[in-house]
Amino acid sequence: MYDVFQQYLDDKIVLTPAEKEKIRACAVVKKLRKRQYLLQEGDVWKYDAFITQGCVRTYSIDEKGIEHIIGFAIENWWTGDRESLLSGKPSRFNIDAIEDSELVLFTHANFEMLCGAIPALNNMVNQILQRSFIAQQNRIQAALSFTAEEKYLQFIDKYRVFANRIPQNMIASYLGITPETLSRIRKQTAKK
Amino acid sequence: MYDVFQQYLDDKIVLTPAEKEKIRACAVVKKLRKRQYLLQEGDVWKYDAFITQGCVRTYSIDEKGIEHIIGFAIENWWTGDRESLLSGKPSRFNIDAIEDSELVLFTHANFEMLCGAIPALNNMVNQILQRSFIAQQNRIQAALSFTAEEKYLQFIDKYRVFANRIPQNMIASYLGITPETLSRIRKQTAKK
DNA sequence: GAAAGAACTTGATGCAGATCAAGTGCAACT
DNA sequence: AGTTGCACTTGATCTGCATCAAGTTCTTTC
Repeated sequence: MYDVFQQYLDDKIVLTPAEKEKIRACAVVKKLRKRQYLLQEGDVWKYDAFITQGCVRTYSIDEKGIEHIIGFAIENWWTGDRESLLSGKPSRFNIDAIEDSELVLFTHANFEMLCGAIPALNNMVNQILQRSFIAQQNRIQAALSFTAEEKYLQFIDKYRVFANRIPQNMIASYLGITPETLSRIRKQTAKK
Repeated sequence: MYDVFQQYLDDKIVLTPAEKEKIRACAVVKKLRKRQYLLQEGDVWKYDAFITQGCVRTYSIDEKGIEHIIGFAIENWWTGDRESLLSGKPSRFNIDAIEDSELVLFTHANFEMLCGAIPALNNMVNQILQRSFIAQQNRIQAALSFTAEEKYLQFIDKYRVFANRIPQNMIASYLGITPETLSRIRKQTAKK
């Protein structure tokens, strides 16, 4: 399903046929079964990964063995661990598939090369980073200011696309609350 | 104190005298008194701002009138509201000085122009953004996984430079706890 | 299609941290 | 030097959410 990625690029930037071909030549398509790892804690992450189909989550596991979900990504989003990528250190995170999924992978070295050669691509990547930064800032603000219920309602509102595909216990983890609390919140809010 | 900014640039990238001059020509030095606003909620932020001296905070105010501190910045850091900058919408944040401070301001249009003309500068900016992204991700993880005490200890450890300059009530707000709780945590941990 | 295992719900109980309240100490302004 | 106001502390009480426990239902697997 490289087409999905090609379509994504076409929506964002204009490329010459030669540039398209150059990018395609670096891409590797990868399939993931539900629950399969894309990245395991301790491994070094060296890619740029675009999801063409499906849904993945990034999470850490604390000393008590509890999973904390840092983020979700679905088709037309990027995923990976920037910290490990930049530092070259083993990742503190896991990434695995919530559904059977398909991705397009670039080794980071290749991707850097492509960005160097194709300014439009480089700009696109920077824009994405800017937006991710803003999204994270908003999440921090929500975590500081909101109650469990407010955080859930904001999540549903903002990420309607996710809400039906992702199990509630994972949404709870993402919001920093327990599955029990989320269940009760849903019961409450359904009444209204 | 433009020198501080020049020094910062020299530490990070190599520039020709002509480039240095070009950058300098766009810079505006601005002083802020303690408690003075750099940005007020509702205004549109249009700058890139580098702190040469002092300390500022970025915060929002909720419906109950409670301040939630999103971030701090001291000399040799950048500050501003990327969301307002990119979207052109009024800012939801305030930025004000914790100490008397001095900054170097660029209008974003000028700064973009400089980045377009000077690839090394553009790269530097991207690197900074990458690092901020990673720092935010870690903060989200901490907020999800840690108790109040753990968050405080991690903060002290990670931002020792800040810890002595920033009032405790602001640190508490940054960590998402009350000043009373922070006071008690400090009492506890001092014993050990 | 039976069995095992996730995902979700519901109830009872506990506790970390919030809230409310009443100070003390200290720096800034007149 | 006195006053105002902010930063910080300490104690008493309250509460939102976690934890523990025991089900029910839905999904995967062989």
